[in-house]
Amino acid sequence: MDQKVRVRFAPSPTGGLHLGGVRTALYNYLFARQKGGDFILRIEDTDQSRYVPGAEQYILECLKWCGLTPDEGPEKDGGHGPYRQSERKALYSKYAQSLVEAGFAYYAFDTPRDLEAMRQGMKSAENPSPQYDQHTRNLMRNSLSLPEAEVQTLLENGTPHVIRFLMPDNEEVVFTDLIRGEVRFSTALLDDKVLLKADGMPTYHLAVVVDDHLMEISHIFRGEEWLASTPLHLLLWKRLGWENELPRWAHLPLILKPDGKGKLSKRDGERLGFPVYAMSWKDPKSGDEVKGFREIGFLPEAFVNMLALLGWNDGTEQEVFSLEELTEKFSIERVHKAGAKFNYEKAKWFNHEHIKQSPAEDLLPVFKEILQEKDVQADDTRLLTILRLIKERCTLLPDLWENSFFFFQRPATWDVESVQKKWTAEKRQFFGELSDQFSSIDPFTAAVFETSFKALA
RNA sequence: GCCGCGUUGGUCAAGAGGUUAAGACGCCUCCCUUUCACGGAGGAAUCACGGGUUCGAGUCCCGUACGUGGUACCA
Repeated sequence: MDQKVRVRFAPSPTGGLHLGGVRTALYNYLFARQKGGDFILRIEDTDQSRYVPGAEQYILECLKWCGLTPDEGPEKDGGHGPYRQSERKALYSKYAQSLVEAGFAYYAFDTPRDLEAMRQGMKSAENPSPQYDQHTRNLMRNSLSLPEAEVQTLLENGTPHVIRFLMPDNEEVVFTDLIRGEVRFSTALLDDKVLLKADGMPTYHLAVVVDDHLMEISHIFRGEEWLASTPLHLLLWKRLGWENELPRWAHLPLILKPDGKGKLSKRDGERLGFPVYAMSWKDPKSGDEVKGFREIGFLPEAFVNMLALLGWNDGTEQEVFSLEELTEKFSIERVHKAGAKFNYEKAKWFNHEHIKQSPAEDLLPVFKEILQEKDVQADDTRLLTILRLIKERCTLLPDLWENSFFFFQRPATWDVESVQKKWTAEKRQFFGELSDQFSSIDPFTAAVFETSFKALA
């Protein structure tokens, strides 16, 4: 029997949900849906110093807006909760302790200053970032280097300490990444990562492994920035005795800056004039607000479609997909290995296509929302007619208004249907009449009006 | 520095030894249009470099270069 597919999206509540984050959630979601599995949301808030109030709620809203509602999460218990790591704090130390007892981890009493001193002291041109590893751990204050009695005393006195993983001296760790194939690392180059922090909170490394196991996660799809720490995670799975329940890993390529180099960041959006967050995010500390794709006028289906195609395609020429189609056609093996530069023009093209393809009925609610802001009233029949005329010329949702406002400025005695009839009947003559009626409106608007009806005639 | 991952037009990309190397975005030209758009028809533009292997390499191997990630009591 194959294990049930269970995947998770595990963001840190540190700010707005960025393009890359949404795409990670999306790939997880698509895979879960396609395999009849579960999609779980887990909040990774183990770093209290980086916690941002409101971020969790924001993440949830983003997922909902995108149509990627989790099957389990802080809002919906699926029997594997709690789904916030801060609420699972008590769980982790047990596992860390068991690793110490088994000789796979040890206590370390070094202060941040000690660590800094070691790094500064050992730093050289050949080794600019010395690690806490087999070469240095005996120089530090830990339960490996200190006499047992002293360790006991330190522990009993409540001396602040962490638990570090004891990285084997020279083992080869090999695993198969679903996207990259076989990847191998030598533990000789890896360091003794902190597992449990002095405040009793686990680090990411301990928490993911414990939680993924407890939550029975079968597949881990996450950003490429985690590839290098996968050997540690794999070792942890084994040392914790879960070797027979290993998940499958797939490391997703990064989304890069359109120009220059590096990962796409919030700054790039501001600099280049496009959103990087799914929805507007207001930093509670600075009060700065950054607009998101939703507020700029993207349809969630288009946003998700665009994201899906950034690093994946189904091998055909099709580019416009609904969420349902994506669910059906997605395959993790076809995800690219290389990072992709984000292209805002192409993103807008996706939105344009989705607006064009949407039935007027689907666009009606958004349209009415926009009209309400403009304080314009009209009955649905007329609105639908207008939508059918203008939607194909709209790229962003606000264009719905830009391309229709003149309909609401015409004399009240005119209705779309009769104007249309008139136009079809006596094209030329009508236009002259139209011009007179619209003498107060700028020529461009009048012309758009004309073209629109002509398209229909 | 070290380790990992990657490299097809400006961008997203198809391609899994033999192709005129798809398609899309953007750009340019033309058509449609009494103006803007939409739409239509064309066009320019690519296999990072160097060695192999092979009758034959974008596709396989090895180097180099470049990019990118990691190297935290952050995730």
